[in-house]
Amino acid sequence: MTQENGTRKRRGSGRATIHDVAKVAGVGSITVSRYFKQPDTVSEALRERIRSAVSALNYVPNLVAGGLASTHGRIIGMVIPNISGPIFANTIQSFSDVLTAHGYQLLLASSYFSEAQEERAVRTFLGWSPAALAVTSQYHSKATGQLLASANIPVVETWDYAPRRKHIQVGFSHTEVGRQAARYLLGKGYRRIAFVQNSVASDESAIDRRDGYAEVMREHGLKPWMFIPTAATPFEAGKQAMEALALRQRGAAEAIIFANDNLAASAILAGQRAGIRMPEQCAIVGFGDYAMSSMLLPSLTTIRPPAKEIGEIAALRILESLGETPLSGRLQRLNLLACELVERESA
Amino acid sequence: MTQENGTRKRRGSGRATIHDVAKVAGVGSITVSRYFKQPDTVSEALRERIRSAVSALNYVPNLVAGGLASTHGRIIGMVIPNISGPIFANTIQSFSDVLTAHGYQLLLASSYFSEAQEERAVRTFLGWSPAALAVTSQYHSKATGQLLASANIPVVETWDYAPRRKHIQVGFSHTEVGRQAARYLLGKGYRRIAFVQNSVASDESAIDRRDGYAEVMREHGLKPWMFIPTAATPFEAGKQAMEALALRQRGAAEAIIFANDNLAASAILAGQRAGIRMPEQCAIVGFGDYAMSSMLLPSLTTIRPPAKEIGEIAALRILESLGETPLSGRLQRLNLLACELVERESA
DNA sequence: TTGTAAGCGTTATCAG
DNA sequence: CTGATAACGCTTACAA
Repeated sequence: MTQENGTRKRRGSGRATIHDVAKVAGVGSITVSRYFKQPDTVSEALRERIRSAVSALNYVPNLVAGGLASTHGRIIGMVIPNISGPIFANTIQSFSDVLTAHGYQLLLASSYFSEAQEERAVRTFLGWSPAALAVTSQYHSKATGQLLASANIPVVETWDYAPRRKHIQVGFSHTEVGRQAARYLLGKGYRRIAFVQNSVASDESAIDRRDGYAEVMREHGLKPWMFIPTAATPFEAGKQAMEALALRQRGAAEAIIFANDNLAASAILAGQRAGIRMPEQCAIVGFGDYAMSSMLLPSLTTIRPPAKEIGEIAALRILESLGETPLSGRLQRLNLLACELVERESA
Repeated sequence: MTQENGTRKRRGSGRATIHDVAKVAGVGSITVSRYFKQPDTVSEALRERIRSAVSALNYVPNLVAGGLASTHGRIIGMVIPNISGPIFANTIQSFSDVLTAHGYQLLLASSYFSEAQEERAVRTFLGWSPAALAVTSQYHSKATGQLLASANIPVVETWDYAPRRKHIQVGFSHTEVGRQAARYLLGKGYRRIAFVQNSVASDESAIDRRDGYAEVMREHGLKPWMFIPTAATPFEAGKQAMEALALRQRGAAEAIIFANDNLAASAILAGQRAGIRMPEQCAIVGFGDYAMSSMLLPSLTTIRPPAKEIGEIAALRILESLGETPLSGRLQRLNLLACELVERESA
């Protein structure tokens, strides 16, 4: 590679380095480094010279080199079941926004509720010497657990909250969500209440919700009634559940709790088509409060997870662990958040 | 820092390095490097020894160091207006999935349709020596343009397609989308057709859609009728547009094209509440085909952008530019994609 | 307040 | 097929 000055370089990106800036500014390169990291420790005179050199050369600090030298880069990895689902995007967004404001960058990967994929993602992230890691839920493969434990960096588990975990947790109790839904329906007088599980079997958190439901049912002397759809898509699965539970001749469900709003929404559409009056004939409760949920007919009563808050607080907790002083003043907030039951027409 | 073997190290992460592996395996470190990069060039005997050393030490290659040494890391940055919106998530997801399958990692930042934020994100990304960069739309600040031009790496502009751009483009013509909607409604016999702009004024692509609409209207000797909501939220804006355009006593709109499905959906809800029969009294066309759109009453006729394909093809184009051999066989696909008009009940 | 020297953990280069 | 050596661009440690 031939450079502008005519010399040859064997390697290098061709971009201006901190040394180039230092040379132009007539200072040592470490002073340029300080100019960026701790401007206060550099005299105003030098600062000015460095400033102009930086803009003359259009210098962009090489964060890779910086990360290597300091052994802790400003990258934070996040593994999330999926990006495009309506649930997690808000968490990613707020997580990323808070981190970006503090000069950290988000490295993202999705697991699709697969422990193997999660493990692969965590392993790769670790190769980037991240400053911290965020994962979803408390359920990981054994290897992932070891990886996280030996990483020696802050780890946050989001979207869940369980006692006695060694990592920081920011989320809520899925079991409690299941209880909440069941209690709500029982309070309304329903007794024949069914629970429809997620068509994605490896969604462990959905199983926790189911368990909370079952617990409350038993407390009330009622038998839990679980339905596991066999259909592949949530859309088909919701319809299937509706046909099996609400459209039967005898002993139809008076109320159904769905593992998520996707299932509930397709159930409402199926019910509508079949002429079922909701909630009179069959009440419906979902989980997630997706954007569509308020627009259905009947609008969907559902439990709203604090998705945005989770991302925000998770980021703040990480920043604290990293010794940063977060800009936002919301530090008092707890890590265990509550879900709000949004009462609409369907139940 | 005191290490396990009792020696002291001044720096370092404490994790096993390639040298540790080499020592345990009894080979040179460069051979370990080759074991990972080009296994074929290492003899089976050494491969076996390295393999066991790697697992014994639980070695994870340090990608930061690798990126520095090779001057092109395996990171790819993407700037997208927002993560949590229903539109872009699918693009991010498929983009990330393809890249991950090829050993690249996605670094994500959102611009919120702000050129300043986009510029900041691009600048930071460049500091990570990314292998490539993806941005949204053809509209950038001047500085961003220079940054991208001088980056010397593949740059993809997504979600747009315009002639004579220097970067790779993967997307569709927003102007054509505007034309498509207008022609569809004109073909149905509507004449008093209005266009409702995005409440986010800096959404340049939405302005292109409007221009396409206006162009077709003029071709048909009709006067374009633009409405700019003043309300801050899309929900309010859609309602406001409906009141201004469809609920007026005289000269109400026969059909309305909305800049996106969020606006259209809230318009449908407002219309429903006001007792407007859609499409008889007023037809509605959206853009985006969000998940909710098929569930509205009436279900929303809208134009579906190929979000997932955009991410996928953008990733494939980048891999090609990088000299990788993409796993998927979809290389024949064009970069200029079509949007499908999804005909439902509202128009 | 500023500078010098020595890494950080990997890969490109060149030599065997 | 294997290895020694010198970068990559920055920051830590120490010195002035």
